[in-house]
Amino acid sequence: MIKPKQRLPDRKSKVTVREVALQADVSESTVSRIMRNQGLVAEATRAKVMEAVRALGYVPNRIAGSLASLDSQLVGVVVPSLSNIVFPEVLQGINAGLKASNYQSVISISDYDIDREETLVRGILAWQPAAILITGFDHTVATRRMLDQSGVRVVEMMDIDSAPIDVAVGMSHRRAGYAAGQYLIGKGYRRFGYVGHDWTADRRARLRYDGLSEALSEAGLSIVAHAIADGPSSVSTGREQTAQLCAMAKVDVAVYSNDDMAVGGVFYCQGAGIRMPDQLAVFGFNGLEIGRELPQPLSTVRSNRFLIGQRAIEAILSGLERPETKTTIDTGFEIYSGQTA
Amino acid sequence: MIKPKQRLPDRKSKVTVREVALQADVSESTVSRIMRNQGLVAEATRAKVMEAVRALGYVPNRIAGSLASLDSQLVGVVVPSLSNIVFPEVLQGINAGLKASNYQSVISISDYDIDREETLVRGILAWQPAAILITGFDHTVATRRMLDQSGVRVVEMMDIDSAPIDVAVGMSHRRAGYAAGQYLIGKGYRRFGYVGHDWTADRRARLRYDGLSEALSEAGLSIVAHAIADGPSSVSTGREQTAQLCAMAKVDVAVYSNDDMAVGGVFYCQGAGIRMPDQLAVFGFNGLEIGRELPQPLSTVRSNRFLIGQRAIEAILSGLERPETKTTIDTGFEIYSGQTA
DNA sequence: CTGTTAGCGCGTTCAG
DNA sequence: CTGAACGCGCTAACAG
Repeated sequence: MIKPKQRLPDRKSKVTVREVALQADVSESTVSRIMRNQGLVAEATRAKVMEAVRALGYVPNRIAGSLASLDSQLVGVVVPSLSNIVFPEVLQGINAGLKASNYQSVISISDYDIDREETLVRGILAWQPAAILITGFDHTVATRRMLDQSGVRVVEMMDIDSAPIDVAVGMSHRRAGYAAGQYLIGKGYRRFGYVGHDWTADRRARLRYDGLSEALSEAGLSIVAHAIADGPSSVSTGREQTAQLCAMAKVDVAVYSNDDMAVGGVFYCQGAGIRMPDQLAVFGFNGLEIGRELPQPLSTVRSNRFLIGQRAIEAILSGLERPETKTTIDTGFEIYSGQTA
Repeated sequence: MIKPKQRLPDRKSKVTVREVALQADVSESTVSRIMRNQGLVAEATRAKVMEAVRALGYVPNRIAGSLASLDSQLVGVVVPSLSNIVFPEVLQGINAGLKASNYQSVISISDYDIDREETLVRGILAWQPAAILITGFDHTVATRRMLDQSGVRVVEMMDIDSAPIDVAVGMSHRRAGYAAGQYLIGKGYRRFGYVGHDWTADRRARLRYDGLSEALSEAGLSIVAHAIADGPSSVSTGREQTAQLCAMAKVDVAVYSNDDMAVGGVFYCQGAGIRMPDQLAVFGFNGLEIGRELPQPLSTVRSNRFLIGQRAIEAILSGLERPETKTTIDTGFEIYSGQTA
């Protein structure tokens, strides 16, 4: 006695290669070949099959396809946040790089938490991606091990100040901080203040700070006042901490952990009637649009987030096997003078 | 004669349930049960298996799992852009809503192009998602048909001014525009200018404009000057178009297509020495952080993008079968007086 | 150019 | 509480 198959009740009468093959009176493999534009097929057959595909509204099941071909055409991405516009910018670059290919990106947000990142990486790896793009070098031991053993291409984005697992794409935050320090010293500033946000979460901000400190110390200078907030960076935090800084000490330049914070500083100065740069110079990091459009353009270091995403994709698309040698791609940075420092 | 299996050369000695079962000396089903915390298993067996899992670094293959269970645990998301911070904010809400569940989101960007959106939807549907979250009501006929036939839950986000395919979550942009108009008329403004960006791509901006026009016309007023740019919204476009508008006609209030544009207007006024709101009032839309932190907080309409994402997920997680009746969820909006209008 | 065969790795019965 | 059998929908290899 034959039992009717009856697993989950199908939402709709699902159409598979089978139905298409039946309708077009060809084999399943022929349908498969046509759907993937692979191999030679007679034009008449192709037309016949495509008509059946349209008639039935057939959409190939990628899950089955990936399992059979052992190739998921997926790229996993982990970024720490979406509230800071720089990460959406990186995603745009990734998106642009992927547009021409058949790859799909699967994006996860770690909230600057490396334990959560570990969970996310495990979840992504379960989808057998061709590559995984992750932010920075700061991972748990388990994450690093999983990534290493998985054998998939791994790109660590944003930072190039450490040795990558496979590929690193980004810029040297340490050197950027150093360059900023030299620039400001060259401009004649001597009493430096620093306005920042949570360092334990954002290691790159810390690297920039270290680079800045190094440049100052080489010139026999040091940072005379710090105003560092606990949470993430934001315009409001930048504004509040600038007030703090000004109450704390007399400085002639405030260096910020990033442009969001610096724009907050600019708004504080505008509100308090503090003239920039002569009463207080303001210097940011990133080169966001908002800073460029201020009545007085913000002095900052420009980084290229879009390019980082794009180069990351190029790096892995150029070869899906992980090579022996590790690669570091420097997308550079540039001091933007602006009018605030 | 038995042929050895020899498909694609595996990157690494891939570990599957089979290896774990062998190592732990149990059956594959037992391993499967344990990995999914499903069904009763003796504590001793569980411990034995988990040790093997750890030792081998086993990560279950979700692709195979999804195929077998006919359930992908995937949620597809399509947003038009990431450059406008409102969409990353929606994604954050989605992310928050998904955090507790086992679902993964697959995000695609349409670049405000409904033909591209169609391609993306087809690609996402191929992954057999449990639901698809898409932006607005403006889709191609084919997209609408695919979505409809797929049987999966569909949430149209941001807007509630049309009838949804399944669920709509957002706010009425038409009413928001109308409310803004009434507010500004109540404040005594009579000569209205409008500063906008590309309408054909951003239908919601158009709806707000229509609502505004309606309110004005009811009061016997109309918009006396328009400065509308071709491309997407941005701070720089807002700034430039404000200059245009001021050169064009004498208006006492400028209403902007959104806060990015309005902030550009504010910067223009600051630079040109135009006092807000008495010489020119400025009114935006969205309620972005940047507007709130300006020396003079921007007058605007607040919408809740995070909430939209969160509610969208709640809506589909509450029932994975598409119900007969369509649902509309209003996340509301609120006039924020600020100091610029 | 096209069909046949044999899995991909796992979840789901159902029997013990 | 555990195991065996079967199949999810598709693609790869090979034969014709």
